[in-house]
Amino acid sequence: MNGELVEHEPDEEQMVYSHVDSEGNFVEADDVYEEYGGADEYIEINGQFIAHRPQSMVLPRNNVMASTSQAQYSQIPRQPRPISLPPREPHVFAMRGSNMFRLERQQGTPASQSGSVSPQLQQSSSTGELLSSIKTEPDIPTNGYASAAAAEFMSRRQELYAKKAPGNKMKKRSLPGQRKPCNCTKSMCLKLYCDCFANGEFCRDCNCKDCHNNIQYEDDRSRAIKQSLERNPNAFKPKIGIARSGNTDIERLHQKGCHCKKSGCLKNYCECYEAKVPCTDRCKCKGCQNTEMDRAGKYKDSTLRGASALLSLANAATTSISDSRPSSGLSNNSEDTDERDSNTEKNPRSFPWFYMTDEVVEAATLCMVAQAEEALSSKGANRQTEAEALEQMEKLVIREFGHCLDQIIGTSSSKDRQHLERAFTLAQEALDCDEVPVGCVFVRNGEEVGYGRNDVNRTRDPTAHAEMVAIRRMEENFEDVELILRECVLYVTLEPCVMCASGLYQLGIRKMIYGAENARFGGVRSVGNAEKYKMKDDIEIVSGIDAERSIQMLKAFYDKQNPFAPPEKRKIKKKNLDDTVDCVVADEKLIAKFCCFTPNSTVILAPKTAQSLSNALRRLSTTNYCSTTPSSSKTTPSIRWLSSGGIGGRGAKRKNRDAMFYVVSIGVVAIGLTFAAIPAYRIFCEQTSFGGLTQVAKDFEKIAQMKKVEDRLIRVQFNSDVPSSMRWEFKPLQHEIYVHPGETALAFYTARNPTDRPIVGISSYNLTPFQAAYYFNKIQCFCFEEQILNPGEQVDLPVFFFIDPDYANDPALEYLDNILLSYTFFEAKSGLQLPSPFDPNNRPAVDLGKVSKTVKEERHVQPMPA
DNA sequence: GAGTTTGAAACT
DNA sequence: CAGTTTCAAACTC
Repeated sequence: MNGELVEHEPDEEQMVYSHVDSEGNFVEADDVYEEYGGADEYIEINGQFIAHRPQSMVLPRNNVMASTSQAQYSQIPRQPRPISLPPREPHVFAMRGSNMFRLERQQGTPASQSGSVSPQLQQSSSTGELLSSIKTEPDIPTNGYASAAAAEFMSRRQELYAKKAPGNKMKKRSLPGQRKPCNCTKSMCLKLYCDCFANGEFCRDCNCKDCHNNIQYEDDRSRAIKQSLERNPNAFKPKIGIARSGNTDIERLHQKGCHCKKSGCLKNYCECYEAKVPCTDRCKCKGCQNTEMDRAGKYKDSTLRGASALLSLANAATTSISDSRPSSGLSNNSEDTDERDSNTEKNPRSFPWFYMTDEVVEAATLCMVAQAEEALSSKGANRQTEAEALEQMEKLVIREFGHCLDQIIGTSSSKDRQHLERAFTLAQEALDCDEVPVGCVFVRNGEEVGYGRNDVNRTRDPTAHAEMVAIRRMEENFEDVELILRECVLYVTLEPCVMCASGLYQLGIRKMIYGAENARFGGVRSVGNAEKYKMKDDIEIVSGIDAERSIQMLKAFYDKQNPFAPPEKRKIKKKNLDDTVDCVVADEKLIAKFCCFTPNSTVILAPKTAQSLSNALRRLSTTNYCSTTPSSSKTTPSIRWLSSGGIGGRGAKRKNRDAMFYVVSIGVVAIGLTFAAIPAYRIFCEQTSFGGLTQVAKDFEKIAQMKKVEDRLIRVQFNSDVPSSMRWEFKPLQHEIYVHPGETALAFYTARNPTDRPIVGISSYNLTPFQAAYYFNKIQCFCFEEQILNPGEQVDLPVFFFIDPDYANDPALEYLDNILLSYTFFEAKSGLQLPSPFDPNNRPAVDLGKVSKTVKEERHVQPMPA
């Protein structure tokens, strides 16, 4: 049994730290769950309803990402509907410490096609034995369930719900655990009357008429959402929230309260009753009989309630089997010291995770039932009293529970450990090759089907990340990679970046287990998540496994410095320069990159200018006036120009030199200004947002800490354009996004090159109104660099942005809640030389209106490259 | 399945 | 905020 379990206090350990809020605090999983939609299935145990989570615990961990696009509205909380039957689909359960949660629907349903045991379990001898012991009727088809009885039960349920009413058009009904179809007739499913709409979902398989709650009516839906939010900003928040009673008990209560008049709050008309929560003083109901006292009376005989029951069971199980403790799950360190244990306990994020499919849960349950039956049957033989027999039975059941958990935990962790170790080996290989150390493996049914490590530097391919390399390798080996990926688990040492994560979501990866989080570029949780990519089907995500090891590898890489890293972009500070220095010509790269002014009026010039200046000075100067000194840079010498004392010399000859010197200086400054003009203008525009240029966000710490302004919701619309000469198809993937100031958002454009030649595109952008551009910050954008598209290639181009919280404080923007972001893609042509305006052949004729055809034809214009 | 009851949402 | 209307779910037969 796992060590952590033994030491848990049931009442204190009801919380699972699975989320970090905007202030960096851990938030209880239940809190988070309610915040993001609440459970929509509940299991009743002794009158207490335990959330049975059909959705993933894959929740946005970092409030850095929390925008509210249309797609995300579809993820907005749903009203809980208590359903007492277990779901049909197999699910993955996760255990963290003493808490057990269902994580999410496992894609691909019954894992086993041939018998009662999932392939994962078949590989486990111990669990296999466990299952074989309960497989009592091997000849009866079990359809993937652990027992024939379970299969039969499920089958009957299906029949029951699929029963068609004779002579009538069958109305679509929901299976327990599934979303309920709506029956709206008049609201077009665009009002909160419609449950689908209220739950933030599209209507699917509903009985509604003239439904507009679907992708075809995206605009209408978007308007309706906005309208609902204007009316009530909490319209899409869950009605049933969490309140604490004392230190331990967690209760769900209706936030707004009901207003029932006739039902006595004892029918499902009452929202409180329907949600199985007592009415509170927030309710305005009349003749209410749904008070806490009423409910307590109903369940007065219960000794164990709710989550406490489960936790007590789990803890009892741990204490009954205290002698077998596997090493801490996925931990790399086999020597688990006491100190480590105590730390682990203090930091719930470091708890190991374990996984159970529905089949395993079912099997474990049946094992416990078998134990109970055995205990009862032995009652007579041992001549026990009723109480003694029950006590004995309880002990045996609990012990069996512990055994089951022990076997499951031991098995799943060692497998995961093995695959992750392989990923780290690949990462080490990358590190040895001077690549960013990231490695990954794709595992299907316990077998490695793909592997990869970062190969960016060698291939000069910025997309050659470990995951992409692995997928490309898989494409060579398998015909239908997408099909395989849907059944794959990815083990990777570092959180996949936005690109890889987005791709993996698109390809339908089933599960990801990764080491360190990638706070700046991580596309799984750090800066992106499934919702952001408009992915409705959650995938299972486990992070922070061997994070420290992953980080150490990255540190090792950056410590030895990346030989392929681009040139230093930071401005070089003047060091040890004489006060008398007027002008410094620095190295070429710096000049090329930063043609701008430094605080002391030091002019940094373009390389050719610098060379000219250097030559001129050589011609002019004597050793008294100019000297060359070795630069701090090893590659390019800089020239130090001494002015003090040397200039303003002695005699006519020196005066002439001075005059020439000043003339040259003015010329140099003028040329410098010319070179500096374009970047300076750009810097000016960026700083002032003149012309709608937006800001580029670089202070990631500030972004992580900024707080969103709840009472302002800004509509950001997206526009795209391509000139007629550019043959790309370029458009935004969403027309608009609603975002609060201080909240990050991710939008996508899509570009396709339908031609049969590669085209390099470069985009320009513009934001209107200009005043808003000052507050519009791009964290990452495809416009930052050129994009190349091969023939027929299509890519999604991300824009990751946020609106500065100060937007809400700007009086000029008080009534401005609409922003339009426009992009235009131009074709970038290397080697293209624009016609020189100084070439007499290119000068227009005097009368512009009467330019002769011959003159036009004779103009010397460089042909455009094909 | 048709009709009725109910209370939340929407509207005035 | 209160009263009325609209709406879809819950309920009854």
